[in-house]
Amino acid sequence: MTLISTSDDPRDSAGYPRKRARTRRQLLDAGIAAIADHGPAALTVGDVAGRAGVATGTFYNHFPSMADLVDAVTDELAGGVEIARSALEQVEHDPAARVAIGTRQLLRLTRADPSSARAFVSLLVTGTAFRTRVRATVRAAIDDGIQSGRFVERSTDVTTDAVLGTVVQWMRSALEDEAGPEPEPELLRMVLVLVGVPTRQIAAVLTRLTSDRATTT
Amino acid sequence: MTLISTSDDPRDSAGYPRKRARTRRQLLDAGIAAIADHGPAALTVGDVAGRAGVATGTFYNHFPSMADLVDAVTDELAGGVEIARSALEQVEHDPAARVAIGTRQLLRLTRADPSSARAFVSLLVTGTAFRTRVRATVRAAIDDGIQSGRFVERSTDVTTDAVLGTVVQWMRSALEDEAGPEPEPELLRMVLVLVGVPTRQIAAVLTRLTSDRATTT
Amino acid sequence: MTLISTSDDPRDSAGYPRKRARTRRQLLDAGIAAIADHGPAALTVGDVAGRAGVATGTFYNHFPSMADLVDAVTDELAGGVEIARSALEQVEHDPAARVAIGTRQLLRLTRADPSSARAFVSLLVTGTAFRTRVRATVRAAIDDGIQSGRFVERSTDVTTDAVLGTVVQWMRSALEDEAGPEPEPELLRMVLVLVGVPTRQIAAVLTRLTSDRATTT
Amino acid sequence: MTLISTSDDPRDSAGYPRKRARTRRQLLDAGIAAIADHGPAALTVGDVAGRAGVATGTFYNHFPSMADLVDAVTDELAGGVEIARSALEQVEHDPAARVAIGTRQLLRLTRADPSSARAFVSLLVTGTAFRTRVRATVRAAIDDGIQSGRFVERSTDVTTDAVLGTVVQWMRSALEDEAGPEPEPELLRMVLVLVGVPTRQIAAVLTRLTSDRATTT
DNA sequence: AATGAATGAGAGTTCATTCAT
DNA sequence: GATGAATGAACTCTCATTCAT
Repeated sequence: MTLISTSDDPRDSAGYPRKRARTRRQLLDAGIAAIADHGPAALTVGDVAGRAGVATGTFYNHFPSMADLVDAVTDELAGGVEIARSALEQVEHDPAARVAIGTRQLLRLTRADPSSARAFVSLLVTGTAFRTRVRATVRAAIDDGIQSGRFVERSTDVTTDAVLGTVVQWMRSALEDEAGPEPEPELLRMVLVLVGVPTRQIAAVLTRLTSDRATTT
Repeated sequence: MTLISTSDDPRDSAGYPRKRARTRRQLLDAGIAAIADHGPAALTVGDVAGRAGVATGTFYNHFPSMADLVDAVTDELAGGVEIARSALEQVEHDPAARVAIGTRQLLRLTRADPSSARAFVSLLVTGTAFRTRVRATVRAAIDDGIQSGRFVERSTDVTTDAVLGTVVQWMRSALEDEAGPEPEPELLRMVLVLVGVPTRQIAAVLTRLTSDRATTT
Repeated sequence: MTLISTSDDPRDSAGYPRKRARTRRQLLDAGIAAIADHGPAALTVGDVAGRAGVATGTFYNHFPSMADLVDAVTDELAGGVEIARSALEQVEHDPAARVAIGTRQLLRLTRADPSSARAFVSLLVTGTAFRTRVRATVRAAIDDGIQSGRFVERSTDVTTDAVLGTVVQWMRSALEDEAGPEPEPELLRMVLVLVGVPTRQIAAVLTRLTSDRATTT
Repeated sequence: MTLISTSDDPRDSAGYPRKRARTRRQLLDAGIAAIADHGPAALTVGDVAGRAGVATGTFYNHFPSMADLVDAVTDELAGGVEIARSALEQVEHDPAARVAIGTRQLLRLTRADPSSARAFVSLLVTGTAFRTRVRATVRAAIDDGIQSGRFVERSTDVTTDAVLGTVVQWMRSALEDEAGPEPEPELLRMVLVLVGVPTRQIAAVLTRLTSDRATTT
């Protein structure tokens, strides 16, 4: 998963992992797992430190308080989304395809890394800051399509909320029901409708997507 | 607002308010207000009792624990949604119109009673039980339309998530930006598209809505 | 000991001790004892609550934090000193005798209630607020004597510090050596010299003191 | 200031500063500054090490624990007082003048090096060991005067406490009010009265002091 | 020696819950 | 029933101390 990268594994010049940086990463990962399980509001330092395999005091060598860890995770995940969008811009020129691919990345993350997906959803529904950044990214993707004339113009605010809400609710449902089906094409089609891709062009976008090596990621 | 009723004001046979029932109601209302402000996870008995104007000990004469109050509020709000749908079934025969009216009720609640709306959103994104019941209600409304042949059939699961997510995200945005515009028609149109009302019929549904006394509520 | 009263033992109209007030008093007394043992800076809530025989949480029903308990004790002890001076003014007209009696009260407190005396010394050498108030009281007593013409005028600041320091250091020495002698007359004479009572009058003041029923207190 | 020397700046045989000794000195100086600011009870290893410009681990290469640093500072300052008295004995034969000069040194220290003065006061009012040694030194100075017949005999215990208390309280007042006046002569006179120098000789002692090159130090 | 990350015991504080009045 | 003081478990945060580098 490149959408949300949590595997820096920093090493110094000699190739040995640097202790301090590694502990920080363990705490961030533990924070993501804990947010996935309890939401960002219910975290305890003891729980996060325990998951990271360090003493509670160690936590405070890296973050002044729990809120700062949550901020760091927020930043990392929101940054991951933004980076993913930038990367997509380099690779794919059709805004409609970009929306579809980005959506698909989230759907796949949900199955491939439920813990990160859970954290993603949890932050999105709870944290104002995180929602604001992700929403802005989605909105930018939609504006792209409108400006290029690819999407029919509508109230961008409403469209953005609709896309965001649709994907998040689907993720919640999928996370609750692990054995559920894979209604990927259905959802992608719906998102493309929402952003304003003309109906008759949707099939083409989706077709190209499935036959494409850009599928990767 | 009939969607979410919080004003039982119970009276005994002689017409006098009954004390115990009134205290319970005060606690429920205080709970809703507190959930609106802090979310269901951050409630404290002291806060709720204080808002209700009673001592903390009194709380426990009505609810065995904080969780039970949250359950009761959940039940009340989810029940309100279900009752609203039933009521709508009596009055309005077109499933598409019912969806539109129900959606409009939520949009109006957002402006008319932001505190209840906030509690609604908060419970929806946090509480599994609440989301399950509301989702089932939305789903039933969509199934209605499909069964009557009014809606084009699609994956109901995905459609349900899309409708729910779209409305909730719009509510969040609206609650964050009190001075925001009123994109009601835009949103209603989008919801009707999502549930599968054929495009050419949407305008008619909306037109009838605005010219109608059923508008009330 | 009326200088520092810690025995309010509040009772309600029916003659029963009131619970809340009694707990508060227990905490104050425990605070005085703890200050006597460790000084105001080293108090712990657990220690004070333990001495008072209550749970740590109970502490916070009465004081927002340790600092507030210390403030309350400071206030009570400083107030006791101020009240003692007022009371003395009613009873004794000679400013020199008032100084001598007040000093003697502190000396006797040291023997009669070492714990309170220790707290008194501890607050005086550590707490700025307490020292300021006690110093002002001492200074007022000296100014009285100067204004009445009974004391030879000198730099009041220096005199005040000298009286205060002399008494406090004597108290410290006495508290360290419980078995020590009772150099009361010697110390009283020295204090009278410091405040500026003419040498030849000192003996008279002291004589009247010992033969007097005003001795009480 | 020779009363409290903190500038050893140790060098090895070749004239180069020795690293270990220099670090130790930095820690001692940092300890004095920290005691001046917070009192000996509130020191933290991190604060002291930080002031000294070394890592916390380094602290433990020089002192087994915080208490040992405080002891070392106590020892150094108390030793400084004792050395000052010895030095004075070599230079000045009149015990009364020695008392006056010693007192004056403290008064001047208060103005010239408030930080050290604050540490001095702080240790004196808090630390039993420090007070005991300083008190013994003062007492010895007074005994000198009595044995030489220069001072009128009184209870030495009471006199010692009076001198110590007077000077310390004056220092506290002076440290609180930096802009305060310089009541040096007044205070010196009072101390000479306290130790028992006959009234008519006091002026002579003070006069000689001000006209003297022994003034230095 | 010096460094600074890790440790874990201990202190402050909050808050759900109980219970005597 | 209503009250609110008391309780104590759970949590956050600090800091002396250790130890690998």
